[in-house]
Amino acid sequence: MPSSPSTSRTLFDDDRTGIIYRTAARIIYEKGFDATSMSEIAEALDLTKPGLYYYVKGKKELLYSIMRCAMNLLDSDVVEPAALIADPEERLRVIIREHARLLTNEAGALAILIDEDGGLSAEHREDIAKRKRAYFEFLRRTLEALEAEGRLREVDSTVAAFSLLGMVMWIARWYDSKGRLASEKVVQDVTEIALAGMLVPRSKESMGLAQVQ
Amino acid sequence: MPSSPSTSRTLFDDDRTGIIYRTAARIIYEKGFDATSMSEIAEALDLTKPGLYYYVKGKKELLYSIMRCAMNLLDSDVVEPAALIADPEERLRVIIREHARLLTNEAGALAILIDEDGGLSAEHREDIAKRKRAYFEFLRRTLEALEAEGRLREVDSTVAAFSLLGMVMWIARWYDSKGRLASEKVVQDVTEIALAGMLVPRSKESMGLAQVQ
DNA sequence: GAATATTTACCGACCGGTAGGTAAACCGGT
DNA sequence: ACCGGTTTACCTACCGGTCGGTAAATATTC
Repeated sequence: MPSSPSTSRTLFDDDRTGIIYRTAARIIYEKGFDATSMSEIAEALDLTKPGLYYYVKGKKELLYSIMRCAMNLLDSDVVEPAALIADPEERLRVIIREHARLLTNEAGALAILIDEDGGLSAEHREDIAKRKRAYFEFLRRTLEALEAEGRLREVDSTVAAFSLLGMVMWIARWYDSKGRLASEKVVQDVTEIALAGMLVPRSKESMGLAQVQ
Repeated sequence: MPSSPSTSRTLFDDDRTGIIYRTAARIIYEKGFDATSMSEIAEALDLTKPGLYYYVKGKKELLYSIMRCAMNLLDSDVVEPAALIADPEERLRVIIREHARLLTNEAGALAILIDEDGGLSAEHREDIAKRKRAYFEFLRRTLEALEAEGRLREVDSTVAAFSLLGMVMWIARWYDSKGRLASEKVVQDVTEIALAGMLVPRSKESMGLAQVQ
């Protein structure tokens, strides 16, 4: 069995399994999990079906591995940097910005996380769900910290967290890297909309550089 | 052949086909289109597969019919009322509010519209895509009207429209009618967040009752 | 109003096709 | 000679969809 079939150091390794995960993620993202056959994935890798099965244990395992990699990516690129920031407003901004940035770049793998969890076995699904929940709670706690300082609007923190998540996750569905909009413009705008939707408007005293129109 | 296999007057009729569409929509929404077999749908209706095929022409046709009904619902409950409103801010509020309200009620059928369009034939998919696009453009034009009056933040109207859509559509994924949050509270909060995210803050002159913390 | 004809609403059995998955043979490098 | 990597050939299971048939309701004729 080659290298590490499931540990995946940081995100996608550069070895064969890494390439397999990435390719599979792209195809599954484009066509949907059920609609994608193992033969198709194998063909895209210049392999036959059993050739692919040499590297992966099964279709569900493959999906699970991809999802774990995606969650790792989310943790390392979004949660870890954000967790270092004390100020809740600034932390929120980093979460939104980095998550959005991630989605405009490595859309395929990340987007699978959104849907396609029906393809997992019960235990695997619970595992992924737990990690998703952890991310959600991280976001929600940030909003509650904001609330404690009177800087969050008068909305339920759960509703607010889901609204943010929806706005950001949705990017994967519509953003086209070859389209009119530059990825950084999208990230900027979404971040601004999200922050403005959450924060209670600062009445007069403008500290630091305000978002000028 | 029974009544109207595809015309569907306003939304879901109360006849047999209506019940079939609703049931099928719920199951397909829960399990995904590909993962749902016609036998399962039939079983849920206390029918055998051929019994179900007496009412529907095929699996794809069934999905298409459900989607058309869902789009009709969106048009009649969201677009039509909103189209009557001249003021762009008020119109935007109605769009968000009514769309959110629809999702907290008849989630199953509406949510299918989001994903699952891969199950359609090329022509059917194009037809649904066209109607979706029309809705999106309706939303975007509203934002541009807002922009023309200097009431929209300095963001791209396309990005803004997608962000709104994501936030609202996402409700179908997380809202549980049997959960802690009352549907109207969710609708209210999402509407507030969405509006606040779009509108440039009114500097001084506060008209009407402002949202006080 | 009884007998007949026709439609409605459905079922059991089955077919063609395809997908996930496997066993065993094969091959190239060291 | 061996072992990582790959292929050919195949099995089983299931799914969409059809065919022939049928019990009950409905319409039609006399």
